[in-house]
Amino acid sequence: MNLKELSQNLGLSQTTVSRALNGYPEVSPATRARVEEAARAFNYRPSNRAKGLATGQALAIGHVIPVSNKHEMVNPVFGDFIAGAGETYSRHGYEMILSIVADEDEEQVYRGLKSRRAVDGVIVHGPRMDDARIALLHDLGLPFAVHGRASGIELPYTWLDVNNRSAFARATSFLYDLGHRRIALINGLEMMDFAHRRRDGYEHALVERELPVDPALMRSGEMTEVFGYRSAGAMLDGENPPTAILCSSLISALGVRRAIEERGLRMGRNVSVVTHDDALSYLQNGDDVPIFTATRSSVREAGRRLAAMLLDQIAKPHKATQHQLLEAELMVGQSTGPALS
Amino acid sequence: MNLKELSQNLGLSQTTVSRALNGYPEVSPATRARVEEAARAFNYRPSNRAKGLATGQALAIGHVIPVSNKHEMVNPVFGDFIAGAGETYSRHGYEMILSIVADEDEEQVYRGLKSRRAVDGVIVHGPRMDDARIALLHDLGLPFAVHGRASGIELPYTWLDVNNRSAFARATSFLYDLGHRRIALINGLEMMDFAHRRRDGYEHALVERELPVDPALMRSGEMTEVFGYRSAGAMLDGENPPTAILCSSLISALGVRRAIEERGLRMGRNVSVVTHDDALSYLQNGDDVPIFTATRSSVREAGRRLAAMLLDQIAKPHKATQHQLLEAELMVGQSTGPALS
DNA sequence: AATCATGCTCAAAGCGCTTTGGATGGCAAC
DNA sequence: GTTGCCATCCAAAGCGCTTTGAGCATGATT
Repeated sequence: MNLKELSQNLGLSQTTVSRALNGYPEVSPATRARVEEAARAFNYRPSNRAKGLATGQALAIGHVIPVSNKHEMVNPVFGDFIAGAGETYSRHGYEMILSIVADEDEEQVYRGLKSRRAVDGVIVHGPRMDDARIALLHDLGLPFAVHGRASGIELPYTWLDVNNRSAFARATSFLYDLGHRRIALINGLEMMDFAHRRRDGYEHALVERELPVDPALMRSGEMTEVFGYRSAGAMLDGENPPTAILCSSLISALGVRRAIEERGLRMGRNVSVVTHDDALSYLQNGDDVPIFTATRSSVREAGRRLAAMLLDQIAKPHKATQHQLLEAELMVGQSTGPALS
Repeated sequence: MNLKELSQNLGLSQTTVSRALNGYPEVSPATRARVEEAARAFNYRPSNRAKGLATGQALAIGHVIPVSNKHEMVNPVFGDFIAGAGETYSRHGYEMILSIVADEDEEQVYRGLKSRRAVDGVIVHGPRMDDARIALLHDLGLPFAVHGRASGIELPYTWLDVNNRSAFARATSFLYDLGHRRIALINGLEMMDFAHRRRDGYEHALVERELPVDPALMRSGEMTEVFGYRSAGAMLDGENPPTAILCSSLISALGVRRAIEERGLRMGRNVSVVTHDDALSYLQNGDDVPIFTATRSSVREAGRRLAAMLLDQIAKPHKATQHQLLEAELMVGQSTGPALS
């Protein structure tokens, strides 16, 4: 069923039917009701494609997911973020189109999205330090919003980020206050902006308390379980091991716990652990009492909000860029305790 | 830059340019080269929308992701599956469009996808027992392929599945052969077809070895870490606890391990664990030596293949439906050992 | 020299929608 | 009885592409 058929069926012109359906005023209430009724009866829905051609809009938002080509790793955070964004899109009649792409092909994908007029805007995932994508999108004139920020970029752009710096500074201070003096950091890849900021917060808190910044207590890598396990294991086996570990992801934290317990130590007693927790739906940090003390911020909520910000920007192109900085909650769980003396 | 401008630029008609770009034979090699060169220079890409209108194709595949509305849980498997499917799509010039949808709205989403002519086909995720979606898509005449199968459905349809039944039967036998006689099953929601099949394999193996099927040793629920933890904890605390546990997901298995170790027991010694492992990129089961003995099958590879099957079916509508049954590998890790007598 | 393929190119229609710029008719006001 | 003004409705153009059905050289064949 298309517009033509529907309008013939009703004995009206396509114009009138289109207007009735799109809420234009120059249609009598009676006619509008009749049209709406018929549309429902025939299960008519305008073709997105044709509508887009006619209006110049795509009614779609692109998400370009970079896949680290080294480990083919898809950021586990991504599923929940997408779920949040999807809620916003479907409420606004937008489609979400996804491109999974190896790092090195990203630029081509953005250009393609633009020149094929496939989307009205894009969400940038996993911004890196000095991320080149921002300037690229700027130049292309493709509206975009960034999940995170990119240090070193001067251009204005719309973003939503967790206050990683303050979260990790607070976590470090929290451990300090419990008496810990050797606090390790198991971080994400430091080319990623969020990892950089977390490290920054961590170091800042150490320096503020006149603790040394010890490279032997810092690791960075892709945040898998195994990475957490290995990093923690190596540090615990080293001379002068840490009494507390700050970890950038709940998944790595599971590996950290494995390393701790494998050594006959108890997490929360011999070694304290604080982790960041993205509140992923399938990986809850315990229920009533959290397993891990954690800096917590829902990535799903982030998806909802950032999508809304992007749609808003598309609707009002001349509005200034928007920013949201979410503070993570510091939730105390069973994985931390006073430093043993 | 659009076709019209490009062809004017070249002093050719739109027809010729279009044909040159789409590889039709009736264009001289010289002209074709010239056209291709210009297209590259101007970074011209045909508008998907217009192309779709003209050809009647959408050049897009829909993925409808059901989100259990109870727990807002997004299946963690989904990210890797999508990544695999995305590889196939981008190789074939298809777009992937994603709809995140609460269970009860699913039917409307499929109908909408069809009537808006937004996609050429869809992938069905997470089939349930007697899944109504299959009949619906059949009736709608929308090509589709199922990741998994739906018991109780008679209609022919294209699917790709892991042989869950045989995998769990083998895992059960493996534990039996190690001397275990009380083997528990921590399974996914049994409305999900895969969970049903796994249970079937498990029970079948038990019966074959004349072991009782004990409901006290069987749990089913959404496969979170906490679910594994609680289920294992409850069973281990019960009278006559299991000596081995079969688990439906690596994430739940992490919870199982937590429950085991929290009780001062050692996994692989006091309690053996076998889990299914979807080979998720961010949750590798150890590296050289697997942490968990596992039935393993890459969900990313499944995504790649199923997408290819769907595209093939769209290209050849009259071909019979296709099926692929993947056998899981049984990989021995550190989590299993002989039953203590 | 007339005819016929062959190879290359083009104008125009059509895909399903929105939107512009009228047309039509009824009714109140003069 | 005009005029003017709403309130409704419509025909047709246009969005950017593909594709049908022809047209025009060119060189080969009779």
